[in-house]
Amino acid sequence: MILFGDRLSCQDNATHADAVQAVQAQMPEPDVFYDLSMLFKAFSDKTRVQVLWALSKSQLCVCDLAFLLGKTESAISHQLKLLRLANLVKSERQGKHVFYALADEHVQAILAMGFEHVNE
Amino acid sequence: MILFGDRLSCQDNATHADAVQAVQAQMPEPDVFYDLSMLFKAFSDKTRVQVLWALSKSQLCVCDLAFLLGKTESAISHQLKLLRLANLVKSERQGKHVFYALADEHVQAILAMGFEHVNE
DNA sequence: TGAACAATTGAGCAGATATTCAACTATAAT
DNA sequence: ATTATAGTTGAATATCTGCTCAATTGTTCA
Repeated sequence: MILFGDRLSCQDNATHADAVQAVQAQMPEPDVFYDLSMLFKAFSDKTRVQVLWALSKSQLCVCDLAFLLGKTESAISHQLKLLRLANLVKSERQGKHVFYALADEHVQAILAMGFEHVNE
Repeated sequence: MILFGDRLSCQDNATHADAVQAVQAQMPEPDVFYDLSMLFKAFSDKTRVQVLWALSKSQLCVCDLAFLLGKTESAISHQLKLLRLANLVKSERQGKHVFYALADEHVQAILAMGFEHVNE
């Protein structure tokens, strides 16, 4: 398997070519990285991460979230749609209200990991 | 402490008002959520998450990363600057090359958590 | 049925963002 | 010094994104 045959740069890096080759050999499919970036993108907006945090404490309806975060219901609803499409939250209607909850425990784990990093 | 005095919506939700109040009582400062969203934003681009993954396997120079990911050195350098400003990677010049490495072990932990979720 | 509340949706807009391109700095080698 | 390689930077651009606003749907209650 030719790895560096058509390489256009780093032409004198024989010293660390092994490292590059080792990394390349382990590299997952590009789709995996796309999915991964899409997952983290769901956490990359202040409003969405607040929503996810709030739902990690209790299931809540749209107007509860709008009140808690000081946003319009429309804005929250748009973000919840993204989070639903990303399979991070699930919803259930109870009368006039639609209650949202985290889809699984991974979401909380990712949040916790982030908090740990932010708090130095 | 008046919580619902100036509430504009959810006017008949006395049943779950307790939940809302409990969540509000635990809510961190808005700055914390901003920092958290900025952290995850660094992981929210396919190129950046590939860079971080590659650096979790080995420290690499800019042209190595450009080769591995099929991008220009300029594009990689721009993204590395963002990752440096986010304190997720550190750099060190060795002759003509500038080697990059992950700043700390939290980065790898967050990546691993993400992979776990993506792989169902 | 009609009124009120809760939630969703689509269009549109202002701001953010990833990449390209060209110019530039830094180091090494001849 | 000159040349070549490695890396950075700023401007420009095309795309994306988060919110607002208005209209609409779904549910409850009178």
